[in-house]
Amino acid sequence: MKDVASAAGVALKTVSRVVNGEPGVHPETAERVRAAIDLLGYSRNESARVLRSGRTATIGLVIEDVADPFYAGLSRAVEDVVIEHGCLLLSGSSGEEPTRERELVETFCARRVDGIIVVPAGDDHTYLRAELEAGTAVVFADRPPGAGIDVDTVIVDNAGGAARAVRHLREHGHRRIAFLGDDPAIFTAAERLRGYREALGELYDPALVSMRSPSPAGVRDDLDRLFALDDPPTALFTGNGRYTMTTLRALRGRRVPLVGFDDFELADLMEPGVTVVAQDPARMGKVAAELLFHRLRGEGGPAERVELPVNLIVRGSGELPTPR
Amino acid sequence: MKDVASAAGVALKTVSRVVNGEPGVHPETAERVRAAIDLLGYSRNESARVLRSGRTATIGLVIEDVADPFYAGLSRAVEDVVIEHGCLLLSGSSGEEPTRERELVETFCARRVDGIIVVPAGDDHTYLRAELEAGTAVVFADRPPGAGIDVDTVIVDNAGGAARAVRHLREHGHRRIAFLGDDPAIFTAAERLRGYREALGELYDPALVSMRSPSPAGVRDDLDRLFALDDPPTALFTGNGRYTMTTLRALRGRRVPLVGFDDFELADLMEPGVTVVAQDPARMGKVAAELLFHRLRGEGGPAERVELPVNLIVRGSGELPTPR
DNA sequence: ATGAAAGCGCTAACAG
DNA sequence: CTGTTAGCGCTTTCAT
Repeated sequence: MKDVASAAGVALKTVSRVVNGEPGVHPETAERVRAAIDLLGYSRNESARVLRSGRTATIGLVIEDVADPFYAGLSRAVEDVVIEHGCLLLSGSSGEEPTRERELVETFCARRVDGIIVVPAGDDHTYLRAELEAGTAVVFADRPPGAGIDVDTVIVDNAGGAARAVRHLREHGHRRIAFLGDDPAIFTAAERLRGYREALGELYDPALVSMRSPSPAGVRDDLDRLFALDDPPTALFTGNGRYTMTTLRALRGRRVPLVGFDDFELADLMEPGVTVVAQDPARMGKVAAELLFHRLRGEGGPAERVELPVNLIVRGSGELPTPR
Repeated sequence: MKDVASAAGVALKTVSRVVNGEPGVHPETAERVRAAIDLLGYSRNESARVLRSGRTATIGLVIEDVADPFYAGLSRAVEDVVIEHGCLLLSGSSGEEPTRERELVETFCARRVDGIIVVPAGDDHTYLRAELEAGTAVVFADRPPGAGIDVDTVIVDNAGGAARAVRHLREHGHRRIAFLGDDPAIFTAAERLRGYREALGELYDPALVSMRSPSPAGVRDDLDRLFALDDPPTALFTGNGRYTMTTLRALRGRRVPLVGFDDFELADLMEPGVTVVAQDPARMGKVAAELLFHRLRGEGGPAERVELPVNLIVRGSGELPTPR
């Protein structure tokens, strides 16, 4: 900047004004400065700008895993909003490990990001308190923060969606509906279990519930156990996209009535098409990012909790006749 | 840092040493400093560190679209290597727009990232020359840089993979094999066309080639045209994952012999399973990131060009009997 | 409309 | 093993 200034025959501050598009520079002077910038191939050192101004124009995003289509969709939507606001996105995958979640958040904070969007892996977020007081904007997505932390949160209607799936199967005559889902320590899994249970009412039978991380072998074992029951399930409700795919694989073509939570690519091309309760990851990302920038603009108010709707997509698997 | 220093009764530099784990601090002094850090809730200002040291400990990644499973897998692998090296990842999607690619790269450079991994959208990368001279490490992935720019590049054996697919179909008796692929302006598409053509030799017929972006309607039209030919194709070779899925959808269950480039989730559960030439996006990301850190360590030498192998996975669709 | 001076928080270089 | 000094490149504040 100093070099540009002397090349253009102005003071350093004038160059700063031109670079930042600040008013109060004579058009001709500005032109001269721009010429010098081009000539020298100058580009502003953002680190210095950040150090002085305090604004990094950077947003941090912590998710479970970018390689998961759900979070990939969410990431892309967040990224688009972030770029639109002239900021850049630092992102990291926690891999469902609370320690890693915390490390990522703290590293982002050390870099003084303006705001953070977190899909939490753990359930203790008291470590965020200092950052929140320091003015870092935080939005939780997909899952709410742990007790004692009150920040904007965007989730979907997990219980309602699960209930919708169960009602759909009941309307097709099923009374024995199994639920295969993630560990209920994960918020979304617990909520979906709640919706499943409420929609079943007195038909609820804990023997039909199996919750754990969806390994192929584990799901196979669970299905074997379920179908070996005296009163086996006539339909399945799977608790997330990965679970649905693993279950379909374990079923090896057996035509069992099934509704899955989460839509996924090619669900329509399966035979039969897979009926799902779909959520919209891109929508969730967009809403979370916009909420964040809303806060950044200082438009305060108490922490908001947005609940996004889900959507039943009927494709065939949920409407199969009861087996045997 | 100043506050921590006076709280611990030491000089600022000593705090700096402790924070950076530099040797030459008495364990007891270090302990006192750490206590002061905890007490005050101090965390180093990274922007200041960057301004002074010049190292941002940040890597930039430009891809087409995180929401595409191929790039999502690549991103995750890059991220893992980056974190392992104590760095953070700034990422952005170009959406196949050369302008956006360039903007992202330039923005990353303005932030003085230590290195950049680029999946290029355009084919003119002369704008990188200044950055390269300034010492920014750059690695291209999936596609090579345009003319005149010589940097490390990681690609897969596109032509070889396409040839492998064609040979597989020829071994199953096909002589009329259509190719549905992306616009040949995209490097990978052009290479796959080349491999297809070479493997067909005198059987090559331009009437069986259709290259454009894979819109559902476009693919439907192309298939209609191909199957209406006097001498229609008996098998299809699709040029990438998205194309394969779109084609399967357009086929509406018709059992046409098909081999696709790129593996995809649920390819094994289709009826029949989809035979593919698989590449490994995570491997590509890992190799690209490691190449980048190799450069960053100053272990020079001329620009490398790594070509990753592909892998034919036989699942049924490529071995179907010739229709009719 | 332009400029001079101060200083953001840290690390590099050099003393002691 | 510890401390002092300078200054990274910019924005802020205040002056002209």
